[in-house]
Amino acid sequence: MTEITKNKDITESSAADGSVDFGPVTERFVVHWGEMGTHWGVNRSVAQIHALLYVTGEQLTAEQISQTLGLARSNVSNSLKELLSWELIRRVHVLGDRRDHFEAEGDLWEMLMAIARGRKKREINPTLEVMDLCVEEAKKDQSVTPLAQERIVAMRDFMSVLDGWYVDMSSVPKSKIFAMMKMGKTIMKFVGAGKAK
Amino acid sequence: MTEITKNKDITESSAADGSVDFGPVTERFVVHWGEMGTHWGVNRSVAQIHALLYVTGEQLTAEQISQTLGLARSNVSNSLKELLSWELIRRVHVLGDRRDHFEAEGDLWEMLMAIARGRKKREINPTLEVMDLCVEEAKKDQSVTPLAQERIVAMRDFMSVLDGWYVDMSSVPKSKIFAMMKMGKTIMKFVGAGKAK
DNA sequence: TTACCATTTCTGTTTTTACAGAAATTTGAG
DNA sequence: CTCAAATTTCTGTAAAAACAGAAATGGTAA
Repeated sequence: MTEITKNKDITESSAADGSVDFGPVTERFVVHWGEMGTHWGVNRSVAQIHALLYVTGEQLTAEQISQTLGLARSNVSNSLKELLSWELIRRVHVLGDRRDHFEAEGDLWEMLMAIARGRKKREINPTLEVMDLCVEEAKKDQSVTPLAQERIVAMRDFMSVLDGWYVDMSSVPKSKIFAMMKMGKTIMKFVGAGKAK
Repeated sequence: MTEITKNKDITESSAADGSVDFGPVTERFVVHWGEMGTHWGVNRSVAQIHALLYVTGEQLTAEQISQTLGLARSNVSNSLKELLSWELIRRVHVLGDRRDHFEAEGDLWEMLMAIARGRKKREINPTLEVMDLCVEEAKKDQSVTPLAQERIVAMRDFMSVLDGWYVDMSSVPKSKIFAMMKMGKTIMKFVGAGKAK
């Protein structure tokens, strides 16, 4: 038990124990990413591991990750499972090594889309179902005031529109999306529609 | 785990204690919204209070909210402060009543924009700063591998593009945004750019 | 100015979540 | 098939967040 209490000093060059090269810059990146995670409902370990795999671009074993970030091996195992389920990392095999290695998706657009897919599946779709159900029930239930009913319907419809837009856009190739974004509001010249409100 | 063990039974009509009309539909809406909050880094009380104010559309006092949702008065006070800081609710005054009343932003687009503004200010902007700093340091630091350097730069640039796009779009009127979304991928006909990948 | 009602701030408790370490299981080389 | 390495699952603990109730502050009306 020679380890320091937490997150042991990771600002060191790679050592014989299998931990990974880790300068102050990389550390800052990883730590900040972990911090961000907590503000978006992602736990710190998961976010840090993802950041480490992304920023190094290397194929690491669970053990290496555990050593590098100072996390328990079991914690790393569960976090990797989580990241795999989001399709944010891949399992890869290295010739002559029995252990699993992991690498992060390197394309940031793919990464963003993976997150969007995951959020939609886990949270948006179930919420849409609940909204539909609420709309259904609200019609029958006399105790729901007209205003409340109106607002529930508005929420359901609003979410449907956003969701539909996402579904449409998710099949458009990255390059076109970027081209559109670079255009900024110029793209709005092409939509005839309304003026204000 | 049948849940609903807490939050005392709120499926009752308004009572003399000042709590608010609250049918099973409204309850479901509020409870689900609270649950969603926890998955997005928003605490349950805050999300529930926001949902209650939105769905009823009424102007409620802190006391009423406290009674209706079964939360401590102090908790409600802090949660309202949080919601005010996000500009998701407003303080309003009712003639002849000394107490503060609160109402939610009813326009869902405005609500979404308020959330976007808040997230940008609290999380995106600081993250962009850290990314810039990392890019800066990475150039000087020899221990940062070329690949790591490349990835840090890519992340910074990617976030800048998304952020810039948001800034552009945030000044476009709601109706135009909706018109564009309704067009779906048809809008992409207008961008010349690339083919794939 | 006083007295009271409303609100906020503070402090301690409860609940939840994250995490470590041990035990169990799986996997694959020989 | 056997054994050991690797991984996952399980269980208890530690850390963090949410929350309640009490105390303090602020603000308004008489």
